[in-house]
Amino acid sequence: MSVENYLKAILSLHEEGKAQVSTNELARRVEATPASTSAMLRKLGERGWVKHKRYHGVRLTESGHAIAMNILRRHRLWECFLVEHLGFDWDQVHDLAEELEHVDSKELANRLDAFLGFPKLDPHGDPIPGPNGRFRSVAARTLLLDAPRNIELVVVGVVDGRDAFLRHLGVLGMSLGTRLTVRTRHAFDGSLDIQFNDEDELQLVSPSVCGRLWVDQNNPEPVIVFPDAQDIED
Amino acid sequence: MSVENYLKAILSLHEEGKAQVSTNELARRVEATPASTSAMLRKLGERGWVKHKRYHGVRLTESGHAIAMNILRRHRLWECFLVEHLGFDWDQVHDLAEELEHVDSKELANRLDAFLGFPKLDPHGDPIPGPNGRFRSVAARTLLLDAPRNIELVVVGVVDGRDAFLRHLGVLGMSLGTRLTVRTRHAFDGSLDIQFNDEDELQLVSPSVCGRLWVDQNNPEPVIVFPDAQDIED
DNA sequence: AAAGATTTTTAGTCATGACTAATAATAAAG
DNA sequence: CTTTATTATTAGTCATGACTAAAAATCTTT
Repeated sequence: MSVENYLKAILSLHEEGKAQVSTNELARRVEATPASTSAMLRKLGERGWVKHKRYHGVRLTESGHAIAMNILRRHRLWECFLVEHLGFDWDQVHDLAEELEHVDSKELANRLDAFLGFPKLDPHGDPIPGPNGRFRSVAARTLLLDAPRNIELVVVGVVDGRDAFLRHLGVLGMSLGTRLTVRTRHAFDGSLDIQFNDEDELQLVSPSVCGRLWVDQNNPEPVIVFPDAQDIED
Repeated sequence: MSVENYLKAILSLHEEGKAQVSTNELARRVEATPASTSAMLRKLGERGWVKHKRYHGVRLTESGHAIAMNILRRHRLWECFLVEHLGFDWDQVHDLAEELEHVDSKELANRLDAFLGFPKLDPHGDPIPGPNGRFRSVAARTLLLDAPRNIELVVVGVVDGRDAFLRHLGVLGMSLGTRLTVRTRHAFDGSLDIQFNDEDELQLVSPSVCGRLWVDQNNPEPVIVFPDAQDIED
């Protein structure tokens, strides 16, 4: 169970764009000391769920990724259930889902999924992995304003072709084909924190711009690829 | 979490009529060795959840009983959900409910309860404790055939007043006012294992008899009373 | 009431997963 | 290029909850 929490945390850091996860950052995420985290990483490595080169961070292997995606799937399905059927607010459900997700049953997840009508997004707008451990393809061509978080998107069109808008896009460094990922959605004004390509810095984009851009899912496969290198070297 | 399992097991043994639970029997129930069980009983005693006199068995205190009833409540609510909404068979849900029950949230249990329509019985016919930790009063005057298990009932009437039937009741040792508890329901023919008063032996009663007897819940309070004796003595 | 059988408890280990304190490796700065 | 700061790892503990083997208490027989 603790193992699952670590795998899930590593996945979420991968999803935030970090291909290599540092011990300290992971420790912060799971709310443990770096020492505990270090010990856990050794174990995860031994079990083949992460590649861990000492002092150089960690990365999920394919099998570790599959496990983590499964937990994420269960987490987000439960969040849907709690909000849609039990009437919780979307900001109350995280901790409960955190516990429910550890009930490990494919059958349960699949039936819950069906019961919920195979949702693609959870109440926070995060995509829900399907039974195969991959994110479901999102409807083609959504407005950037309505797009899910943490999925790589590509700009495929503009609603408003006026020169002024297109020039403004140029200033933002965007054009057709620009790859980007929604990281944060600011509820009060609808503006978004956007990550471009694989840059690290986030950029705030106004809702008026987001409402005029068509985007599509760039890649239905997990963003992180696993060259599955050699064994752990020291 | 392991603690919860022990408390729940002690409760279920109490419900089966054992006012005092032996270490061996408890060990069998939780699938642990008597040694492990002994250690756990010491801890449960220290925390005030059981009265444990060495070599003389164990009994829930009021606070322990409340905790166990809460777990039982969550267990049975989840079983309802799994069967009624996710389409599981009633004989598949126990193990899943066993895990879900440990998600400890009053709010969650209450909302689930409401979502299910405040059911009185779980899919196995066992009564579901309400938010106050007591079994809900069962509808007055049900046929014994339809009565819930593990609740003390009292015979309040007969459907068929013919001499032959009344004589047969006499042979079985039953009459108006007889206190009894349904322990097992045999699905294939509808016959019941009945425990009379506080006798230990079960008696098989045919469905034709059960279908002609009106029963009512004898006592809405928990069956086991806690004189809450002195501290643990050696 | 003593002998043997049964039940229960203690003693001693082990695995998991957390922690602190101390050490080692890498990265940054002078 | 060496010192310092940061980051990561090891070493040593602790709590939980399981186990086996051995000892103690209770129950059953005779």
